[in-house]
Amino acid sequence: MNRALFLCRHMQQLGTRPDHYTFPFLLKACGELSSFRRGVAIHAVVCRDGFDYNVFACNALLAMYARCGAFEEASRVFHEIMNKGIDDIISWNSMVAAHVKSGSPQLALDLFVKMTKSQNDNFGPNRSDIISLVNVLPACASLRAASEARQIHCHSLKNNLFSDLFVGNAIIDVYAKCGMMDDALKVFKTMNIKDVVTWNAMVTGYSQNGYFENALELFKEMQKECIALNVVTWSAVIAGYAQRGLGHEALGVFRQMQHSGSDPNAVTMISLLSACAAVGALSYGKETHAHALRKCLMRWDDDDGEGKDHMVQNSLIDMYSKCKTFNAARFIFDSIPLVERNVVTWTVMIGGYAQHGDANVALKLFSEMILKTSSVAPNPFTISCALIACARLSALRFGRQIHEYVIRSWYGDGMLFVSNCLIDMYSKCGDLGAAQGVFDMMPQKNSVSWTSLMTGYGMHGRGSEALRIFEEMQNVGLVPDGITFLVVLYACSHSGMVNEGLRYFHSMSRDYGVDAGAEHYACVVDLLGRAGRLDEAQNMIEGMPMKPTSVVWVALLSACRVHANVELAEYATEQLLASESENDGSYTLLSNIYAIAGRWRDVARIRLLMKKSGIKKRPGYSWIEDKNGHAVFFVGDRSHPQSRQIYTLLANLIGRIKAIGYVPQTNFALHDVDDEEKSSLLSEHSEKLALAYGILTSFPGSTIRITKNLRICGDCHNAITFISMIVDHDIILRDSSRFHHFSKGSCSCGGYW
DNA sequence: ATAGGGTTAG
Repeated sequence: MNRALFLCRHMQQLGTRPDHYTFPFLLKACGELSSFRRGVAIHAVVCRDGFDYNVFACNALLAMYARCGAFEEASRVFHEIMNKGIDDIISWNSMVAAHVKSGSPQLALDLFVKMTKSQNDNFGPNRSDIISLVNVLPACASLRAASEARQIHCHSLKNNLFSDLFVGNAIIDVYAKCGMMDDALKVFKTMNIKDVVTWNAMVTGYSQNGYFENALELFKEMQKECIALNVVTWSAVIAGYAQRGLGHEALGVFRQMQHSGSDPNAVTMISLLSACAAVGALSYGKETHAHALRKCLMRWDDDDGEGKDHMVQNSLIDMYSKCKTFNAARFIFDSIPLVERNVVTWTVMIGGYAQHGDANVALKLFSEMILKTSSVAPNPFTISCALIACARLSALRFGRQIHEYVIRSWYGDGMLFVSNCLIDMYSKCGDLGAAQGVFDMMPQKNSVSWTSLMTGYGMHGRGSEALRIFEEMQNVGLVPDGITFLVVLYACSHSGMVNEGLRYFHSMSRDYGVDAGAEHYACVVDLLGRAGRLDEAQNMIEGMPMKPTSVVWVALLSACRVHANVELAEYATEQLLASESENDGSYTLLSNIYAIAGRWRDVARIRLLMKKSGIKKRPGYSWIEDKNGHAVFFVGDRSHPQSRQIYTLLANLIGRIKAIGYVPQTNFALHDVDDEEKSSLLSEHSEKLALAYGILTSFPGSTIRITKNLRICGDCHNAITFISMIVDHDIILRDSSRFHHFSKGSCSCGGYW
């Protein structure tokens, strides 16, 4: 191409001017080189020499600008052609193609309709008319314009254009994208000549409309019929498995592909990485990374554009994050220059930290994205990830700011997803009223919206309201699924609604056809256990149609702690250890149960066992939002600058509640510590410190919100109940299990925790 | 001129 332009300059130097035969070749060269600058120079020569009245030269200019991505210039040339009245079908086709490429399918379709009207049924099976259809059909596909697609299909049959392979393929694709697989199949069957594109369009159509079985069937048929599979076929099947979380199957197909002789490209790498991410297969992910580096597949050559996208890097960041390998993920993220990071680059990194890493880092990156980049704006995915981080951190203030940002933006269909995240964020930050407010304002809701709200009420111990939402949800015609029932059972459990819970449990398979999984049994065991009906809980486990999972035993064990049943706890622990799951909490729970029963020798034995096997108790900590972000407290923590005032206030409070009946329960002393020496520091538990800090730094009458990573300790629960009698604050505490609203001497949990 | 790819919620 460069050589072509060079020859032209040489020709001009020799005194020969290019004419309307030469210009199209020159402009084609510019287009293929994406050389806008040289294209503009040639445009000037075209005008100077009066060739701007020649349709060949003008069409070539239009196509050149479109290929260079200069759509405004392309449009200007098109209008000049129209004004001069020299337009032909090629001009129209080029302009339709330009609109499709510029991401304006509606303009492309409008223009096509205008063109068919001006041509007055003057169509035939010639090359230009075929290209018109093949240009406009993808526009219909991306608009999901089913009726227009059908009209174009009829038009192609009427005008004898349908026998063309390209037209047939494009029609299959448009029907598939509109979700009309029956129509696509009919077209597929009538086509006498098919190629690999025809088959691929069907396979991906089935896969993306949720009929993966059919897709695989066709894929097998392709192999049987000896159709030469290409890289698109393989990548599509790998992606199909990956999207369904079947990473190992995807990797298996990749192995087949390697033996088949077709070469993987960047798209294959992306599909493969998403498969690795779905199953957390770090070693395969690393292997894929190495393969991509070796075969230079980190960027792929797009025939247009600058080739500046980093989709492989984005996928790598996602894969490494989901495998919790943050140094690798962050290294790749940091190695992409700021201006080259697109919205997905930011989103995968933020989402990785939000869901699998340090959520604080996610929020820091989100702020950085807003402040540092003017060209990249967060999309609904980014917002959702940031909200997930806020929910995990109970970062109410940050969450509210994001909500305000959302109100100022326009997310279209993405708003449903964002609103559902807002409901979850507000519930988990302890502001149920705001969650309900978001729900009420939603113009469209799906079952996730309803279950998110129910989960919120459940977490806050407002079970009857959760059940009312459940009934309303069915009244609007939504059908409960397994997750819905899990949430219902959870809500009953945390409100002590044992009989209601059991009723729903029994009716779910009988009346709704939803089979109970092990998680549902765990929830019922929890429900019975909290209420002290331990025998029934045990019977429930014995009657399970499947092998009890570790979650079930943990539920029983927690119940044993609340009701101080040592024998059953020992049995549950035995089962738990036999299930070979990594569970640092089970030893701690058992040692606490021994402690409650005063069996100190057993406590010591468990502690020794933990030390020997290298199991460390997760340290408990609490945090609270303040002016500068949030303050974190560990047991006996004296690192805070206001530490002295905190301890003074705490001692004062404890003195005052002792006077009105508070008695420290020393058997909880072990609960929040990982260090033997500190076990006497009952009064210095992290939640008490956070509360004192909250009282110290907030106005009377305001609500204090505390979050703890583990369950609240029994003594702290008792103490805070008393403290809520003598201070002018409502106290909302979120622990790892639920919310506790302390107010005027009582807690919303009613003992169910 | 047609087919394949990465990020989000209960």
